[in-house]
Amino acid sequence: MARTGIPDIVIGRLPLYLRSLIRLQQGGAIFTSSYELGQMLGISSAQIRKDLSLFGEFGKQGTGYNISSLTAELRRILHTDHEWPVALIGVGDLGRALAHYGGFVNRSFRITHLFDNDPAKIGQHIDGLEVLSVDLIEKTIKTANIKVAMLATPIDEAQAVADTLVRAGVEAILNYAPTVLLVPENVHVQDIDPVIHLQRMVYYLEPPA
Amino acid sequence: MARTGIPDIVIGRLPLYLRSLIRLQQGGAIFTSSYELGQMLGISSAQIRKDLSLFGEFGKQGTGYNISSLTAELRRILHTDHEWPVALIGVGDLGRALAHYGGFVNRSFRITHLFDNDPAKIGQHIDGLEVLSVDLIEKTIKTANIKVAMLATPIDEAQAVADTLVRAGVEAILNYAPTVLLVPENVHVQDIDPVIHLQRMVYYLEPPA
DNA sequence: TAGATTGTTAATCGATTAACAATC
DNA sequence: TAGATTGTTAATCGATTAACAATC
Repeated sequence: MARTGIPDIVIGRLPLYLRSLIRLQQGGAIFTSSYELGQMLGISSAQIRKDLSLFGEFGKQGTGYNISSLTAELRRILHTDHEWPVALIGVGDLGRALAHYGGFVNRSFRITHLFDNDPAKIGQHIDGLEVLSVDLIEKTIKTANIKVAMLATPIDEAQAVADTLVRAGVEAILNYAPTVLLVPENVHVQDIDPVIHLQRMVYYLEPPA
Repeated sequence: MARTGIPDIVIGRLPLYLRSLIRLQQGGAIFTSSYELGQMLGISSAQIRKDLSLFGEFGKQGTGYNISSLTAELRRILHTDHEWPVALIGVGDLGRALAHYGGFVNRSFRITHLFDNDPAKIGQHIDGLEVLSVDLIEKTIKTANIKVAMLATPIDEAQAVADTLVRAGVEAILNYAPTVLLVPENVHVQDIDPVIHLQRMVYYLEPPA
């Protein structure tokens, strides 16, 4: 099973490897090397080889890695070798942008359910999906056996929605609210807060006059 | 100056400390401790004290940290003690959502310029800002002395836009295109790709039937 | 005062890199 | 074959934690 024992920091790099491999494949390449991947990503070739070696021996000396088979291996490892249905909670501007975003489908995710608490939005259709009341989250997500959710509500509602998602059986939450969610330890959370990234960068900049 | 010598991983935590401090302040607290901050963020108290100690002595034994003065110190350290103007390139769904997002202003950033390459969008107004042609990026950004940009174009245009931004003097790019941008080493890039985060989480999930 | 909490040191832990035999 | 590149080991490097004297 090997869901354990692999450092999380390594898991965090695998999707980047996958993204680069797909890019190389689109360029028509058949083989690549740890050196080439490293150049693309700004990572040392040794690290890439070491990361991959935790899962198996996927390369050939002298030749490198067959792109399509390494792609398949990484998809299998990451559990992205099939499509995950995703619930999106909050269809404000950001939620709508996510609902319209075409980049999920060919990368193993598909938004299948939309929820909001605004009566003016409930019942609307966005790209063919009806916006459902947040009151239906628990029942709907349980029935559909959804494990992955994106949370794009205002900050004040985020924790309560997260609690509901957890009760519904969701185990992975992509959190766009700029707050720390408290969840049981079997539930995974990743945060996306653009301001955090901006603040981190301007540390290195000269403050303007 | 101390722009160097501090590990980047520490810099990455400072915005989180800042966000938690502001939350505590909104709750009416005056003092906090490394223990309390750590509990909020899932970080050890020792790490927080160590991180802060790289910049000075901000606490008092027995009492902890004065929230408003530590907030001020962190803002000063991060260069978020004034507002940074930000250029946004690409006003598709995501770009529009970012333009409408109210969370930048009270956190030291303000979108001041919008650019797109679609003639149908150029000249439109979004929240009072006119969408300008990408042809004007270099001149406009130089004149306005903008150092921070958010890149929300399609993937195929991202590198060319990044090159233009760099020529215009931009030194920090928040990149929403799912690709690695090649930039000079004085230019900082942070990537936001929701799929990367999702893929990283589902590794830990049981693949559904 | 007694209790609480800092800032800092030293120890521990974990991640990255360099190097190279194996081999395609 | 000769050249290239893997997988892996050991060394290095860096980050985290535990512990505690200092002191508010």
